[in-house]
Amino acid sequence: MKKLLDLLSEEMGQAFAAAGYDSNLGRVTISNRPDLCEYQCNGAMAGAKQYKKAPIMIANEVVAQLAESKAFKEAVAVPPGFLNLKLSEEYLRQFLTDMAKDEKFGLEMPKKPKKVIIDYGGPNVAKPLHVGHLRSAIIGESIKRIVRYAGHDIIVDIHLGDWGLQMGLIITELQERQPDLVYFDENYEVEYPAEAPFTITELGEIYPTASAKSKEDEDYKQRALDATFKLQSGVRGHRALWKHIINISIPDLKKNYANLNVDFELWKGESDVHDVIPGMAEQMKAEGYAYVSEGALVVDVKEESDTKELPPCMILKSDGAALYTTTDLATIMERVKDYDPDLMIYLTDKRQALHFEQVFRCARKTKLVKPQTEMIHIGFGTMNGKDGKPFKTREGGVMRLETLIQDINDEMYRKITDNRDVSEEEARQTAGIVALSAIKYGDLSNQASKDYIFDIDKFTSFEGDTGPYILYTIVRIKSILNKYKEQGGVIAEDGAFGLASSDYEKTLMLELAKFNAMLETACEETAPHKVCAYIYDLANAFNKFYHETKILAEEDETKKQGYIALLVLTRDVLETCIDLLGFSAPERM
RNA sequence: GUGUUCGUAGCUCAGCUGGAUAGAGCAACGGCCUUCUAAGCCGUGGGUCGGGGGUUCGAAUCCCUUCGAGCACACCA
Repeated sequence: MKKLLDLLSEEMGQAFAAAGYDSNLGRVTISNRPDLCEYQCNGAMAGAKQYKKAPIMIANEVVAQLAESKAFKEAVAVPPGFLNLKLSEEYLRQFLTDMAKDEKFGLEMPKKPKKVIIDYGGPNVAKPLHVGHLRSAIIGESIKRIVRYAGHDIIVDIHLGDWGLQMGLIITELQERQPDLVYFDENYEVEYPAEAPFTITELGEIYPTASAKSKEDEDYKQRALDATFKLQSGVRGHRALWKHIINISIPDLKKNYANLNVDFELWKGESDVHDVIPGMAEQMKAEGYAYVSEGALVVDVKEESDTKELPPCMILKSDGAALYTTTDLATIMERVKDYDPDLMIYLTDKRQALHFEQVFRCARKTKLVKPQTEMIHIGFGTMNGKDGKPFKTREGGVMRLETLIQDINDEMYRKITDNRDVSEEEARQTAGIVALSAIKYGDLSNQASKDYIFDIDKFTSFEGDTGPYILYTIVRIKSILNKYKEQGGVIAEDGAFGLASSDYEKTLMLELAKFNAMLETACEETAPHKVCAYIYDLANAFNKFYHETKILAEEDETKKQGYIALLVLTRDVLETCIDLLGFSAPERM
């Protein structure tokens, strides 16, 4: 189904053509002066120079051609040459009727769906999730849902950090604490114990300790590097310990992500490409892309047109070990082999922008990917505290994600039980749903690339432009529809939309009609915040309409049916959108 | 130093493929609940869109310049 603005632009283009002007001038946009009109076209001014004519004259000639228009009930030329337009109520009614019948509310499916791989989450095993992981999970999950809804074939890989120095650090710290473990006994030849010599809680504390020590103690760091090397070269005891770390961590990660309503198809990690790295490096060398520089194997990724210095892409360190870059390249190679994607999306902190530029260029240069394969990096900003500095707990430490979510849940629970009389169970459940909407909407409504202030007070107070406001609107609609059914009303399959009879009603209808265009843009630009902005406008339009209109008390049955159809569509669009953002609405709140 | 992102109301942010009077939310102040959920609605005050120059009939938006802030710049991830 075509977008409303395209339909209107076509009609306007025909009017321009009929008046003897270029039809491309007929581009119709949403009015920025809603007090004057609903839509506008500035083509007369744009064409003034080309036709050496006063814009107002062109505008007048175009207006004359629109006399018979079905789409516009009003078209006026205003100096210096604006075309101010109002949509016909009948045209709008028809548009919404078609939209409501369509499974995707008028969103056109791509002729050739893309195969997309998205890489987000990226948690490290053995490190508890902290607030820094929140954005990746929230934004990534939403982009996945949006791209999938738009009709593309998308696969998600969590891309675990389960290899490299961090694992060496953990093993080193374990050895420090429990030097007598059989895993460190080189003469131990029988099978290792099935039970891990640590718990998830200990694990969560071991890494920060080890990391801190390695920064102060050169000898300790050396041992960690050594342990990393042993792990990567396949020393039995180290591998066995590593396996324990993975086995303990993954269920914990799954649980935490499930709480956020986030899930992944693939749980691959950096370790999965370990075996293909030597071959990849050899090939890059053999094909003449990679050479040894200062002892390390590198690939130049500078280009003629560069205005900046771009360091070469390092494939192997001088000690022969792999790096972050190496695993990312090998992962690209494997993904191409396994899935042959058209597009690969990476979602990480924006500080990694240079890294991905190097990786992408290197992958292209060494022909790991086909020339037409797209690779994009979406870098998101830092989550800062109210002081504008990276978010910390009151004590100054890194806040665990679980703690943060629990705090917000508790605050929501307190508010819910303050306001209404509800059962403990329902209150807890609702609190969870509302809290998630607060966290996710709070994040997604900001542009991903910008840093944003994570203000707990703001998020738990849910007035204004917040997730709970959106949920509240949905709950209101559901409540009215339920009452309607209780009164014996039947909600028709194909809603019988009416002609807008008030400004509030028309504004709501116009807002609904924007859905397909909005979603197309949000998908193209991988911009969940556009969905947020849209549902905020839609919820606003609905609440205004609600306050001005007695819905169930309406005596004119046809009119009432029209209202009901409008409510149903508003609810469906809102619920579809919040699902794309990764949260849901309760029945009551 | 090089590159990069950004600077819009007291605070947090939209708007940026150029259009008319720059918008929200929070905070402040004032209204609206015997009537479909007041987590809502209506209203008031609040701005040299960092500064300067340019392109244009028209600039928060494009270009140049300048000031300020964040971030990144081969053997961490």
